[in-house]
Amino acid sequence: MIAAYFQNLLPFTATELKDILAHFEKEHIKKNQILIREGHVSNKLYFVEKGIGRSYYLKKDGKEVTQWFFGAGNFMASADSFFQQTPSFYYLEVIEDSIVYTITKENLELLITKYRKMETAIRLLTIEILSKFVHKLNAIQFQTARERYDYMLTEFPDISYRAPLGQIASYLGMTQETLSRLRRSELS
Amino acid sequence: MIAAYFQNLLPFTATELKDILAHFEKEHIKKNQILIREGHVSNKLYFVEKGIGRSYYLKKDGKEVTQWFFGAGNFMASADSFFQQTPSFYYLEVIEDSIVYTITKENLELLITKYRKMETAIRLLTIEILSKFVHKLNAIQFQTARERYDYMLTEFPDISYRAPLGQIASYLGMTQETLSRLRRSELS
DNA sequence: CCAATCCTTTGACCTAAATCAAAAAGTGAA
DNA sequence: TTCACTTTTTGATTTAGGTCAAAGGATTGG
Repeated sequence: MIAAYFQNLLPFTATELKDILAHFEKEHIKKNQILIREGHVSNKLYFVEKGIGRSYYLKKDGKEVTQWFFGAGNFMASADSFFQQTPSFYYLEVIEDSIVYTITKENLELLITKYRKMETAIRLLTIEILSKFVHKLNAIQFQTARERYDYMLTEFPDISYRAPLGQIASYLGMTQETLSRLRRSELS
Repeated sequence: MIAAYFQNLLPFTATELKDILAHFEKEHIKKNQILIREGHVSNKLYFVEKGIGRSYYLKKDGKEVTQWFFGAGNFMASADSFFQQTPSFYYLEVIEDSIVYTITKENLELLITKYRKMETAIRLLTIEILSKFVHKLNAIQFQTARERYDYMLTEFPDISYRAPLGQIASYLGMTQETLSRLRRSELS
């Protein structure tokens, strides 16, 4: 799955791919395990093979706000912390028992130095992440609660029914009560 | 100014910088001139030397929604359109008489092929843009109108007083009436 | 299998900000 | 300088969605 992801970004040879994948480690992670905490510098990039990850932060009043969901087949990271090596603004956790592939910053740098194509791949990856964020920003701004939920359903159809309602609500910038009422009216 | 920007991303030599800058063209652009229209594939990356640019899109009801402001000293683009060569979702225009440096996609690719460092620089640039977007998303989501305006004042102190109120309001996801009232209460 | 905890739903009420409307202030071209 | 047009302000009213409170449901570990 991760091999396909790279192939889709750029045509790597089988040998290159094999070497690249050798720098990743497979990990089984239990539900609710936290991968990165706020204030820490993230040293790992994750690829979700199975399960769901999410990033969130705490508001001053202690409430969690989901910033992003990472479904199977996607890279997951506290992007600015990992790539810029700055303290993370977010927590990263998995919300289901998951299987991920991880690579350390050092190993990624090694690969980038070794393969020019790898640098290009990472560049394309960050652009892809960027355009997803932009898409969310547009979907959230100026839209009604109902339209924001529709965006969720099209962008994350599976996660919409597997993540707890409160986490989805905060991702969409609404209260869980509002989302609950929306869902009820959905089935009419 | 553009040279300083690159130097700040990565240490280029004077010769490299000179060659890189030779691939840019200086342009004077009149207020309200549109640089890219919705649906077109953007072929140029801009660096704002003087003036202000902004990106916006039209809602179904025809109202403009400002997506981003680009102050002097920043790169400006319809990022996903330029980097992924897809139809732009946005319009790009300048809201003051401006001076910009432009580079075509082809010339940028040339530079990237020629200088490994250039690819790294562009990678760092996209990460920087990404983290600014993430920052806005957090500032907008779950914040009151007043807090969103405070974000505007810290993120774009100069633009806050040079862009028309309606453009700022839509950037922040509120109506112009609300922003006008906020400003009034500001000066107390 | 049951208690304890967590998650979701429902109801009543309230408030921030939207909408609608119109006046006032600014800007620019002839 | 004036007229037409755009932008901003102000006021009155409405409403989507938030807050508060409590009751149902669903999980989980002992």
